[in-house]
Amino acid sequence: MQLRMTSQREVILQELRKSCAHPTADELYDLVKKTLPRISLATVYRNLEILSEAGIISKIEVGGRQKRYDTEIKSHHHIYCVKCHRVDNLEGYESEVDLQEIVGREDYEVTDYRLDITGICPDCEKLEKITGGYKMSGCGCACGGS
Amino acid sequence: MQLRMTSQREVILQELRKSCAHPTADELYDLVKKTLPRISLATVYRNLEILSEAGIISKIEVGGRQKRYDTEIKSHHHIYCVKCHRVDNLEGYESEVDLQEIVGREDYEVTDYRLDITGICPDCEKLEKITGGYKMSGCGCACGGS
DNA sequence: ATAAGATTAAAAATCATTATCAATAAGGAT
DNA sequence: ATCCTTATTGATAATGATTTTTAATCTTAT
Repeated sequence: MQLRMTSQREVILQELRKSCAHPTADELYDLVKKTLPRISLATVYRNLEILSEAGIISKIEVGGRQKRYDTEIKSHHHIYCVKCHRVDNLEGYESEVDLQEIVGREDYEVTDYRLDITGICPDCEKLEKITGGYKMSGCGCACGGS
Repeated sequence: MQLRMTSQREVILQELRKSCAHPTADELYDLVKKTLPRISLATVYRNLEILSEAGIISKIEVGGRQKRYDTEIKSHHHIYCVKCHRVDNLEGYESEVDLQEIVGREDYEVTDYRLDITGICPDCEKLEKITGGYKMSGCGCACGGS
């Protein structure tokens, strides 16, 4: 059963590819609505699930909140801002995790691993220095504040 | 303001300490109800949050589903079963992540990091070999199927 | 064209968690 | 012990993210 490319699926994928951030389903919904104003949020969720299931995109689950989506399917790690909840890639960082060592020790069949770093992103930190406190939302960065 | 130990708080903490798994709030609720049948689920959530805030227990957010709780507050890593959703500790495994290296590269102020391994736990794998498929719930392990 | 099947929009349902709020329980001062 | 203040509780409602349902619409093969 091969994946049929409907117009909504196409636009969702396009918008995801255009985004430098790792948008959430509802952020993507807002973007897609510009092209397809009648689209439903459920359709966005459904198609993100289908595309993710098909291995075309990947799902990022971090910080116990909204899932984020990524067109990069090659396994890589993320750094997550505890203040604005933005997620950045940890490019260039190649963890030297010995999976076999863990498999042997835990008796688990390891399918994947992920290094999740949490911290405060440069924009939030800058803001903190100025205001000395939290801001309400958005990050002021070029990525659209996600 | 020091933490007052109410009876419900006490029992929640006791049950969490007794458990070898990393129970969820509702699993803990079921355990605590045996001693305090009139306790509310909201009280369990509230106290888990308070205890976690006070640094007495820690909260585990993995797999984008229910949070789990742990009496071990020393930073350590987890391995998560994608089938039965149980969470085990990665004891003995000390990752050699150079946080400074990452800080320098990403300009993030790193507060924490976590190595999350996903896989199939020995019990689920055994079951898979026998039945050739998925099981509905629970793990058959001594930990109470969490 | 037509039937079979997939996909959609909209709405309702679900699931985990948090907030609200009146009632109760602790502590401390008198 | 009694009163006063504040914290905590249980019950329930509300929330936010996501999934399911349903009836309508669109595709594709025949």
